[in-house]
Amino acid sequence: MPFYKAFFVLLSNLSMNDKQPNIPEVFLKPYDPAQHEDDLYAMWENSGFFNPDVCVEKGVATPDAEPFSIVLPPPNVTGTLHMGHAAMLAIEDILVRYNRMLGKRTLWIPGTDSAALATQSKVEGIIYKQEKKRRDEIGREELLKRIDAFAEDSKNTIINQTKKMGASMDWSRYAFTLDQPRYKAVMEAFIKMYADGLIYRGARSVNWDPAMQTTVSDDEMEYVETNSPFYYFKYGPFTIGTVRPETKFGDKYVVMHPEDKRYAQYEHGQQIEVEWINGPITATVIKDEAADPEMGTGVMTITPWHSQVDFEIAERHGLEREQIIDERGILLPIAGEFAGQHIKKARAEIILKMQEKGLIEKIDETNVNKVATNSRGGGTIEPQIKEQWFIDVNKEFTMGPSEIPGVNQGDTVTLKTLMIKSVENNGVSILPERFERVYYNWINNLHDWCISRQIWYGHQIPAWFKDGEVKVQTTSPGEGWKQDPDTLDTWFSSGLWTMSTLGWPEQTKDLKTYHPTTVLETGYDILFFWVARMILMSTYLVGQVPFKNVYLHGLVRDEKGKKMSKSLGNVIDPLTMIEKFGADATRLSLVIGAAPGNDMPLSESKVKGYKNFANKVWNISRFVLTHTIDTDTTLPVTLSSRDEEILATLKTTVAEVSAEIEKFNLYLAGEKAYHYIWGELADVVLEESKPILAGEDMAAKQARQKVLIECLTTSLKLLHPFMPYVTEAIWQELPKEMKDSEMLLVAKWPSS
RNA sequence: GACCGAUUAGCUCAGCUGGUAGAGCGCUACAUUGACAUUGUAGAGGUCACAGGUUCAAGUCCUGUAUCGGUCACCA
Repeated sequence: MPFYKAFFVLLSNLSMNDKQPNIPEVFLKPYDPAQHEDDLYAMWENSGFFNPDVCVEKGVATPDAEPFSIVLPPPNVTGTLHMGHAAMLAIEDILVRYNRMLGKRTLWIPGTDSAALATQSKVEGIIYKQEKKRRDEIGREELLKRIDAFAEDSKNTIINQTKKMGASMDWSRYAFTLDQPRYKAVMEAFIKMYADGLIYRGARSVNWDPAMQTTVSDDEMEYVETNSPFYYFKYGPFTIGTVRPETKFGDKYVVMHPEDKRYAQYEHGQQIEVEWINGPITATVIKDEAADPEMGTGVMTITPWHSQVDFEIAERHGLEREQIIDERGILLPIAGEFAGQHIKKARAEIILKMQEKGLIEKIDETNVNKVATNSRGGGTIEPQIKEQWFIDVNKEFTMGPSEIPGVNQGDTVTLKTLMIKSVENNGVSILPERFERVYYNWINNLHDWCISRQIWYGHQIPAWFKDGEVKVQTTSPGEGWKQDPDTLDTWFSSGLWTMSTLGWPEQTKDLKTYHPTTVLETGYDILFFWVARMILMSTYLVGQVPFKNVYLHGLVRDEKGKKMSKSLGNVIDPLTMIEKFGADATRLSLVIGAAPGNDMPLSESKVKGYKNFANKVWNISRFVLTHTIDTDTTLPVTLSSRDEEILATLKTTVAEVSAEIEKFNLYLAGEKAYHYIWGELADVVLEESKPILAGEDMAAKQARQKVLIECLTTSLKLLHPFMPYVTEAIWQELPKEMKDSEMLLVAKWPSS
């Protein structure tokens, strides 16, 4: 502390002590979040009130009170808290604290996610760095042990950081996507879907990551703009273009649009001899609408094994397909003299050879395309045809018992129709509404979901093979059966999250009480990954929507609206903000000015501003206490018309704040509470009360004291969901007769 | 290419179903040992992207244009 500041603190302490010997000493200094937050959290946690069962037991909620439930979007177990998490926690905690204060049986379930692919690759990376060993050399069992240890180790980091934000979650119900109850749910779901024919195994074109040796789902792909030369090759009478000459060895089909007049002379199925990379081959003409006449020359050759689109063309016409590149990115014998080379090295040599053979017409060096990469930290995606497990989203089946609006038992449905109808009929409402259209759009373009992953960390697929036979069950069918080594896509288990955290497949009391959950709050970036998958799983497995409301928050950006990134150096760390300005200020700055679905600009000065507000509330409390502490507030008083007016304004504010929270307009609710407290209570009411409190009219003074106490306690309640720490810290210092509950955490939300 | 947004004060953004523009930060002036040196009071600053239309009345509804952004698909 700078000298002059210490001087002022000393000075004010002296004068204060003289003037107000009776108010709690803690108020004599500015509010210091660091001094209170951890203790308050411990107090709350130890009280047990985060658990709705305890609230019922202790009479804070009635046994038949309306339930309110949220499951936490589980952060990665190996991650650390970032501003996105902080925003999510702030929003959810506001909803939870508000509803708890309303007396609902309020449950917020915490958990962490294994983030299978990301975690395994992280640990593999560490091991390789330290021991120069790859996963095959370590072995499945040992690697899993190491990953588990790593996850267990870092688990507490994210949990403790979550607590720092003041999140009032029921830790007794903590769930991990790979723990035993969740394992049961995953097995049950897989086996049921397989029995119903919704899960199948088949050879399909999949996104293969040669670096991490696994498939990844469509959604996990990230397209990176890359400069890739575009080559025009002579292919018999045609000119074909490609950025990937290394896949072209086996191309023996030449495809053009059936309506393309330039190629009207060629007939579908016609065979042509062409000179190609490793000598002459017989090409077959295929007419297919997938060929875009506008693109290049309008003619292409196809490589079904290494391209999704080509695979589909090959399927349509029953064409042969051949593997050119192996799982590690090495060229196979079909590449002739290039066999055994890695594709990255081979490309240049292939081009050289084709140049010598005069097969190159031209090269466009400036071409830019988007290269598919694995967003989970892997490499460039190489499509391959592989035996994988899929969820069929278009297969019709007969609906079982259903509580989904617009879907009845016995209806013929598909997973797609279930996903659409849940939202269409408002079983699930998405906020902001515009995302409903985005959601439909996505579902209408949805392909079967590839759910198998060639990694070890995750739920191993309960399928067993022997002599070409397949059995789906959790335990070995007997001698000689080998379990599928693959694991399930992490979103498969995440899709079950609302149910599995509540005990499904057991018919638990939690499941009956809290499912469907009330709200799912998450970032709009995982609407498809996760939100859609939960709707799929829940509607199909239990005939219920997983949640009634979806609240999508935006991305936290810097003050200029730029994405926070390490390379830009504009990352604001929530823990640093908590340390500097307190959790309350951090929360408020993430909520006010952040409409659902909109990105949230954040700057340090904004957080700082709300720290000032916390201190303002602190000082308001000091003022009110100073002037009321020695008064018997139980005495009856007669309110002046101005007193009545002050209370009426307070009530209006309560009504407005409540209404905005109910509508999930937290940014408006927070702002209204803020403006009332600072602009009205502090600037107007307190100021005008000074002469009354100092005056001779005892009746007027006592009436105003009572009004001020009412304003203070109600304001603390209003603000509690937004700024739980400072409000509770003040509450704890209030004399007993001023409050209706020992803890503000479970005080009754004011009526309006 | 399809879809979804955005365009309002110097900056970042609110403004719900149409009724003479709001917040925070910043800026200016003044005040201040005051509950609050983390404060208060007052103030400057906007033809609400542009062009049409509906209406007694349009940031607000409709049509179009421009610019910016996002998502998805394609990229042979």
